[in-house]
Amino acid sequence: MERKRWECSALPQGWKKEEVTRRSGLSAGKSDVYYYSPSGKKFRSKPQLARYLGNSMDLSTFDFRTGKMLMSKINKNRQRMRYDGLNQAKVSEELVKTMELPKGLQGVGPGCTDETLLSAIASALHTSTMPITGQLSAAVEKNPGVWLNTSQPLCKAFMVTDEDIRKQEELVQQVRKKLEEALMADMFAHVEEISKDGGAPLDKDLEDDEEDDDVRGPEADDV
DNA sequence: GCCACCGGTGGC
DNA sequence: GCCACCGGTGGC
Repeated sequence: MERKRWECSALPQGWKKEEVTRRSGLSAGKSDVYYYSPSGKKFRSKPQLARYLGNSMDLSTFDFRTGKMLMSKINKNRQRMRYDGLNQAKVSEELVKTMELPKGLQGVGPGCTDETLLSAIASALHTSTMPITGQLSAAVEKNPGVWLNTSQPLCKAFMVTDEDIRKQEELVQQVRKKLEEALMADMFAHVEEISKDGGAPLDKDLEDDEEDDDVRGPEADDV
């Protein structure tokens, strides 16, 4: 029990964890944990690791000492989750707002709004690998209890037109842009966090890092 | 000059 | 009181 180094499964391929037991002094018997990047750079704390990995990996549940993702840490993430939740809510809210359902898509049954129709279809997409065709029987309108096809959402049978497809492509472009904006906002929030709890922005670890300072997000023409 | 190693302490 | 994090330095 002195100096062990092995692959760390919680980190990307090639990352190694090392545990070194102190042999002398007041802290003899205690151990230090280090990580080595695939390129061999040594890391001795979680903040240092997080700075290096940036947004490429979520370390919020990562336990530096054990080298594992801890389930118990998930709740500690409320601040971060709430923030992400805000952005997600913002994006999906806008998505629903601009979500104009194709004319050919109509609900079945009483009190069927666009919103319930949308969630019925979304649900069907997630619970079945079958194509979504809607309720093929016209009789379902008259007597839903008898003629309902339970594997299909509560909407009339429909066709997808070229126009529908074109509109959908356009929508995807728009939503991608919204998502990009949300991710950028998140990134800036992170940069702020780092400069807040990291003290002086130019501390030793930053100087040591040989990374280039490319912190640009996705390019405009990537989206 | 580097870095392995232990000390010191702030935050919990 | 513990321990994660990082400072500092002795040995090379």
